[in-house]
Amino acid sequence: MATLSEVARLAGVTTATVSNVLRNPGKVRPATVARVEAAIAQLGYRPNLMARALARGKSCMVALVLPSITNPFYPELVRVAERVARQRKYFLMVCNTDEDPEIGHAYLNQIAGTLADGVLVLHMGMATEVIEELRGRHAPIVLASEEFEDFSDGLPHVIVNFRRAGQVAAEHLLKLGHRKIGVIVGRGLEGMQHLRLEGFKHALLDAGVAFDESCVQCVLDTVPGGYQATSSLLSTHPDMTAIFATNDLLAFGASQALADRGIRIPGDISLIGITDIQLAQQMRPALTTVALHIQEIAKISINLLLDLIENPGHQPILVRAPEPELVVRASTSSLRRGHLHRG
Amino acid sequence: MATLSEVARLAGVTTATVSNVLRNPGKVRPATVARVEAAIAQLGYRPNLMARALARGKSCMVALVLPSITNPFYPELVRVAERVARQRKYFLMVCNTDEDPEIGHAYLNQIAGTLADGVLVLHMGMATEVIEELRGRHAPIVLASEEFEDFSDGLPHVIVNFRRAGQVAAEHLLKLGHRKIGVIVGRGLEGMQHLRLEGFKHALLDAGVAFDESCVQCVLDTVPGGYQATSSLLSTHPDMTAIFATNDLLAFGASQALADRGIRIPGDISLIGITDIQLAQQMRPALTTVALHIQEIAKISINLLLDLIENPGHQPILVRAPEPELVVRASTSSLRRGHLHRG
DNA sequence: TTGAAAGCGCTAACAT
DNA sequence: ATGTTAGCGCTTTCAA
Repeated sequence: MATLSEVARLAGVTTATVSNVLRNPGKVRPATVARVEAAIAQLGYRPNLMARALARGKSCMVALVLPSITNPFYPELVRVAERVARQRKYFLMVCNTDEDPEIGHAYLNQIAGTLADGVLVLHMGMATEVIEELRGRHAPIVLASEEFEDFSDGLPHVIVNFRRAGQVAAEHLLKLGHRKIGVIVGRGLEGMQHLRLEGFKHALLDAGVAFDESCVQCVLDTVPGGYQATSSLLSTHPDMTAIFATNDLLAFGASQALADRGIRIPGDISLIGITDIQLAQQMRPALTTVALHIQEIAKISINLLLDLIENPGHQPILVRAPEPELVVRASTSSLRRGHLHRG
Repeated sequence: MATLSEVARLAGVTTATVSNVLRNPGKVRPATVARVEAAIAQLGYRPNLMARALARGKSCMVALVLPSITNPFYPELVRVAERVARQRKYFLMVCNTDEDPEIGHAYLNQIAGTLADGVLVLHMGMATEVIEELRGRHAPIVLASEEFEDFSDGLPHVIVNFRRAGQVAAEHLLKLGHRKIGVIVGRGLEGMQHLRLEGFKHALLDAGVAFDESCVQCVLDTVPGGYQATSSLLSTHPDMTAIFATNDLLAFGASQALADRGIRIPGDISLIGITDIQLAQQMRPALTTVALHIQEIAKISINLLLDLIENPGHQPILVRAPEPELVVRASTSSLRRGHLHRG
């Protein structure tokens, strides 16, 4: 692998000139530029990004730490974040923790400030001790999509109004006349999606509808999780007329469980999720859900991080993602009088 | 951010000793180790991975370049590859090209050998000129899951027998009695999945069944692609009794198109895919498919790459992934005499 | 067992 | 417009 000085020697100039040709071509005489470029081409030279990063004190690399790469929410977000990063001349390094706090911690510890200029942490349900440790680090860290609301003196943060999302879902079902609603709440290893549940409960209370805790199933935030939760709900609450899942992935699992029992959606049971991943519109029946606007979250988060990297000193900052929005599709319908239930 | 020399100063030793404490603690007197470790803790020192990489000529980072992060095949593969990489003390940097050859080329050019110790390139349908350019690079590059069979003097390569996968799918449908089969072939911007199609054709010819080119729809390798292709096939070939999709994602789209028209699977039309992504078993009816063994491909590919990095000089190497395997689920059934077709 | 010193490949003043 | 020089933070012989 050719180096800068080899190029310089071949072109009969010094490394400084070659470096200038690479980044400030205007400052170099055209004839010299040509000679240097010829040498670069001849040697197949490409700058060593490690050396450049060391010298400049900037790697132009940002890390994106997320809990589960196979949960489609994250790839959809990664795609947008990477595009924005690329446009702003940064590499995006995706770090999957597989829901393991140890791994997440290790990534943060090893990478932040030493390999990456900044880190975007998604939905990790970080423990407060970790937050404490992260503060005062040199490298900017942005948290996004966390399932809590206590932002006191924390890190820069992109806030998603999960509580509101749960509320919107509940209001939709209530409006359709549903009262007996099964609830499936997702959780990772670092905690459950309780804000969405609280928003849901809140809307019920507001409407004067009693909330039955026994209607809540808390399961891993996966398709099989949704499937199992639905099976349980069907046996314990055969009279429910709707299911609220805190995540589209769970709702997808629920729809399979219902399909396997010949229960029709929404004829027998209405189904609503949260997030609006691509799968939601691809399911049949297409899923009514509360959109979190994944692309917007991605753009806002990565831009905040890059802004902080390029213009430090303003931390911490809170930014709000767009409000969750109801997307009505085919999986919910109004509870008709005489709603017939399968035995 | 504390540096090595600050730690050394605080501990009253030189940087060499601190470095030794970090990587060869056996070579340092316990009392010194303790002093150094105290200094490290006190300063919150963490090694700068950029500097280390420069000094050692090794970044312990590998890049994984893939065409479409939102295609679930890749996240499933990434997850395993990252786990293996982590166990072998490497960071995995995921680079999504969004099917853009330019972006893929840029990644390879910028990263291989300058940031990453090696690159694993998935399914990019690389043009031969790119391959040529890549050969003779210092950094190892492994190609996996490419949709071609011409491996003459190329790069290290993990071979997936796509041709065989197509053949297995065809044999299954033929055995069930199907003769009029619609075919949906996926493509990215860099080419179509023609090996799978050829394997399929081959099996038909072997069985003495004529192959009708007009039954082939070539579309983007996405859920909507499968949906559209199916709609077309239904209008041009209303008498088909089965659909073969070269990818589970397309099959999923097909199943939605059929569902929207009230066409039952497999009662009216049987459906088979290739890959066996998680979605295949989660669909209803669950999808009969030809498993490519994603996890195995991931393990083999990343291990080959890391082996090459740690033990260079053996390139090129060809490794075969496990043979594709039929997974029978609920989306295919035998063509009964008097198979009734919707009008 | 520890220290001294050179160097990884590049950048960025500063000097010419 | 180009050259000189001093690092960036770490590793690694080689000496002591």
